[in-house]
Amino acid sequence: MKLQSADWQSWPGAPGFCDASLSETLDGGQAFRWNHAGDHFHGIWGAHSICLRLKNGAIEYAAPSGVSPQATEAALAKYFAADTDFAALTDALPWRSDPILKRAIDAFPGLRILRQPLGETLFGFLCSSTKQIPQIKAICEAVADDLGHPLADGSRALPSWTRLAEAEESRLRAAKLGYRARYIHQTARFLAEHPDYLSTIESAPTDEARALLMELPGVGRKIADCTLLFGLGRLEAFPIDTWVQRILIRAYGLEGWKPEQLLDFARIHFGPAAGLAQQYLFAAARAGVIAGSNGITILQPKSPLSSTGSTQKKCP
DNA sequence: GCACAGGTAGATT
DNA sequence: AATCTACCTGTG
Repeated sequence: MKLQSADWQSWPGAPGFCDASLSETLDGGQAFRWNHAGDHFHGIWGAHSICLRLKNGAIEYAAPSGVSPQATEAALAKYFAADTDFAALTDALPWRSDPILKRAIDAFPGLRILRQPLGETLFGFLCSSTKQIPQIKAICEAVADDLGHPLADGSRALPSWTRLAEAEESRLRAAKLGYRARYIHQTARFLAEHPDYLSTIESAPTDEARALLMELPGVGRKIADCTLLFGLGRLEAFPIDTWVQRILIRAYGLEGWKPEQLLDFARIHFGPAAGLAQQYLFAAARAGVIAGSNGITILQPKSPLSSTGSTQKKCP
């Protein structure tokens, strides 16, 4: 999208961000259609194609010509879940007694959980298994280029599930999806036969919604929880991927705990916004701020539930 | 050449 | 119920 300085508009209702938290919120693995270009980010979701930047601590946006500020700001408000007070939710997390979490929160002040369109959140995470974020983004872009609806500014939206259901699996494989192509294809066919499935999920309680998601081919617990968290704002969902698993095991000392037990720990320790805590920990681990990347730093509480000690030591 | 990457499903023990 | 293993492909 071509930009001129006059295109930038302030966004009065914008949440507070710093460079780290804006970058991590947009391009840290919640969404896969944001790109950093010079001093700004460009993102696509639904039929929106919008640029954002942080200028003197405030968010500014630029939308394609012809889109009204009201429409853009309404789309942004929904996407960023502007009605959710993440500062208050963060303050209610157990960081006062959890130095690992405190370290993560301090590194990414202002981090938020996005509320993305359900269908494309599901799609993005169906592409994600054993892939790194840049590759997931490349897949999404390739699929959008091939099958997506063209937008006014020349970019392309992700295809609808209806459109995906019309595509051959081989065509999806051409977008570097690999074995994930079969999951996408089968899920697309299923959703085509059950037109109300996603909207039913949208209005179902979280446990029920998760069970419905896990009925879909290729959707296990982790992808279901990512979809619930990043697509439906279900902040209690706590996706455990390899990063978060490493953090729980190494930083929280939960060696030998089984997946179900790790989920119990997360629910009890982090509470109703456990998913937000997950995102802080995930961001911090990837940034090397806490243990998880290469085992740089660990804390040593003997008991996971009384981890008030702030002593740190280097990993061998 | 080979291990590994924001997993899942099906088989085997 | 716990533990393998195949599944694609790009990257180091």
